[in-house]
Amino acid sequence: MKLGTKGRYAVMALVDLAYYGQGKPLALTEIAQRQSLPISYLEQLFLKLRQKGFVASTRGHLGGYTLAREAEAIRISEILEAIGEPIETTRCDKSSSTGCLGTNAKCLTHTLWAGLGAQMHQYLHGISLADVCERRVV
Amino acid sequence: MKLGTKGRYAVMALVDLAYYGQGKPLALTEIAQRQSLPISYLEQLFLKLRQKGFVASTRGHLGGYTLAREAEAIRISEILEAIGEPIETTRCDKSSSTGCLGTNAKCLTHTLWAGLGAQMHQYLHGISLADVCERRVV
DNA sequence: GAATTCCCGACTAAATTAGTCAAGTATGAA
DNA sequence: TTCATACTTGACTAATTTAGTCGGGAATTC
Repeated sequence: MKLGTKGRYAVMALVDLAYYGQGKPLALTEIAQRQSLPISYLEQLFLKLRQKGFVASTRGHLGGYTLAREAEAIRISEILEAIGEPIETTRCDKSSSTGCLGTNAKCLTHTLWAGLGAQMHQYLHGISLADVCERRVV
Repeated sequence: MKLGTKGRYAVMALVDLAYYGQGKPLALTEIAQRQSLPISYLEQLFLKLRQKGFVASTRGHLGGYTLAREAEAIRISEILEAIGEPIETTRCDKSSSTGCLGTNAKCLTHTLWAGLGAQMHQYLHGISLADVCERRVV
């Protein structure tokens, strides 16, 4: 049960962008250097983040990325989902009527895992980019 | 951020053992069949569970495994740790004084991930095998 | 027109996962 | 005793995922 670099880097970079970029575009190279992240990897991540509407890009000299939404309105859970690092605690919830629903003894654990997932999602949904920047995280 | 089969299977098997085995040894083949789990994989897991003192084994005919502790006293978090599926949300907490502690702007996200890990651990520590068996999980 | 920066797809080495397989040891029942 | 059952253990492996790299292109500004 570990958090991969994709999700970690994406959040680090967006926090950096919210923290240091005040309306003005920040170049990816700058973010990458400050956070010690591989730039070509970051490019991949920001491609998705732009397509999903989290950031906007400016090309050319003095270009870079800006937040497309208010930092207060971006939840950590959204970022992880957008980047392709979803929270998967169960395996049998393929929305088919067949398969376990935690109703029989065989799948007593279903509700356990579902509860864990809900717990995680609730936590990450309750925290915004702005919260992280302003150290309002417990 | 996904839960692997190791942790899932281990908990499923222990719940089965607590649920169906009333003091008497349950053979691994029986558990494996009921839960549709690969038996040779379960063997690996029970090796660790025995070494860590969660189950006791009886060899030979009519042998099998029994819980070595009360089902009320076994926390889900312990099982995951014993089996080698720990909760890892951070990467820079190698207990060295060097490295990030969430104190500088570079690692603003540290407390975020640490908080997530704490949240997960708290949830899984608050639930025992007996809770799962008796459907006391929210 | 040159430098900078984003854009995008293809590729890959290494690690992890999710097991299998084979050979043994201990025990109880017939 | 002998046989079937069941745990014990280590070695091995195919497939997937992770964590990136690489190369070329397109837009923008100085």
